[in-house]
Amino acid sequence: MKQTRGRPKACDEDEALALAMNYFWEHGYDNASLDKLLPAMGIKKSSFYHTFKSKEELFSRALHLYREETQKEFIALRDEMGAKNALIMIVEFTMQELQDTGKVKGCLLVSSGQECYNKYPHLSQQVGQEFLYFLKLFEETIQMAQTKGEIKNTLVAKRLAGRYISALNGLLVTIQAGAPKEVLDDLMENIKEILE
Amino acid sequence: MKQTRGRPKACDEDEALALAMNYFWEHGYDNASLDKLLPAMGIKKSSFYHTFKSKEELFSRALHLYREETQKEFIALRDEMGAKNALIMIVEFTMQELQDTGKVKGCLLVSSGQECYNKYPHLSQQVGQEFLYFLKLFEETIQMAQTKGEIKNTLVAKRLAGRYISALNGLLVTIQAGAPKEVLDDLMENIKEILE
DNA sequence: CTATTTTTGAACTAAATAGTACATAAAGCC
DNA sequence: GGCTTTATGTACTATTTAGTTCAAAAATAG
Repeated sequence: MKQTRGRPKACDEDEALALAMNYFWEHGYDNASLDKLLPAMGIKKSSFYHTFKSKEELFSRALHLYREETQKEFIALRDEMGAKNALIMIVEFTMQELQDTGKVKGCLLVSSGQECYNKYPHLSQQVGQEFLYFLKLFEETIQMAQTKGEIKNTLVAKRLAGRYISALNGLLVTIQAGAPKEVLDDLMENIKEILE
Repeated sequence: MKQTRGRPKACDEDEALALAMNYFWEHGYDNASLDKLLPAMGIKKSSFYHTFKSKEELFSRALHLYREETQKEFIALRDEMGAKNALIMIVEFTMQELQDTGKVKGCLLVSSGQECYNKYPHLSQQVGQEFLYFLKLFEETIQMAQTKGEIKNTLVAKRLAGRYISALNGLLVTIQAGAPKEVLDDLMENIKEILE
């Protein structure tokens, strides 16, 4: 990278953004105050406002990064273990996380969708857009699984994708509402049935 | 009611609580600042702190009231139109609300579950308790519908109740994530299939 | 070396937050 | 009527919030 004039940046913008994304993911948007967020990002306030325009702008970029990264990871998983298995793996990772840590981070888009719904129309709109990419990715994945015969259900892939993603969101919300384990185990089984 | 000594209350505690519950339902807990909440409740700050211990205590009572009221309304609906129809009606009310207002208020317990999950462990725990009452109510309702033959599915009512409530939550979250109408319509159909 | 450009550190600001203090108002009791 | 008790209105407080200001630091260009 070409070195320009002026004092060189001490902070790595991409790294700071990635750290912010993780902090938002764990704590939500409003609950991630700058006083807590900045130490987590490893930068000081002046550098922050010099690099990012505002907290809202940072969050917007974090949402975008989250979508890109998560999709990249999912595609890697799909390449590795096949379409249907990858879809099932998402559910199993979630249940494993719950068992290991007693909580789930869930999906940044889903929790942001809830948090921004009444308060930040602009962010809420962006959540909607990013969400469509997940729908498309899952549709494409289910299509692959149907073609390979991994999924027998002949319902059009788009509809199955909607059902899958909604069942996944339902599971996450039901976990966070504090439902007992037996209910959650049944929901997991139910999601797998969508993919039969 | 017996009049005690001292200046009589100008505000009706039950009414103020009901108004608070509705405001929380529409705006969430954190987003309902006292400065906005108090006018909505129709009382002044001094009366508020005299009547309710704190904002958290008020919210806790609002959660409780929400559960009681919502269940009462559901049971009335069930008495009026039968178990299965009442379960379907919840979904249709939601879709109608979306069509009429462009938004959904959703379920106070579900959104509070999300909001309190990382921030207010005590409230989060209460959400979990109240949530169990809904599970039980739906289980009982599905049991009724099975007995009457309205629901043919022989899966044990408790499991169907979990699936129903999770599908409902999935629908709400998917709405708030901004999914397109065709996806939502299919989810509605999917919920009805659970009750076949 | 000096001027210019960009980044950073520390202190500050304005607004919003939940909650308090205290005097005053309005009732019953004797 | 005066004393006690309870409710209310006004003003205040301490903390937290996102965001700004401005001088000092650190690099390059000439």
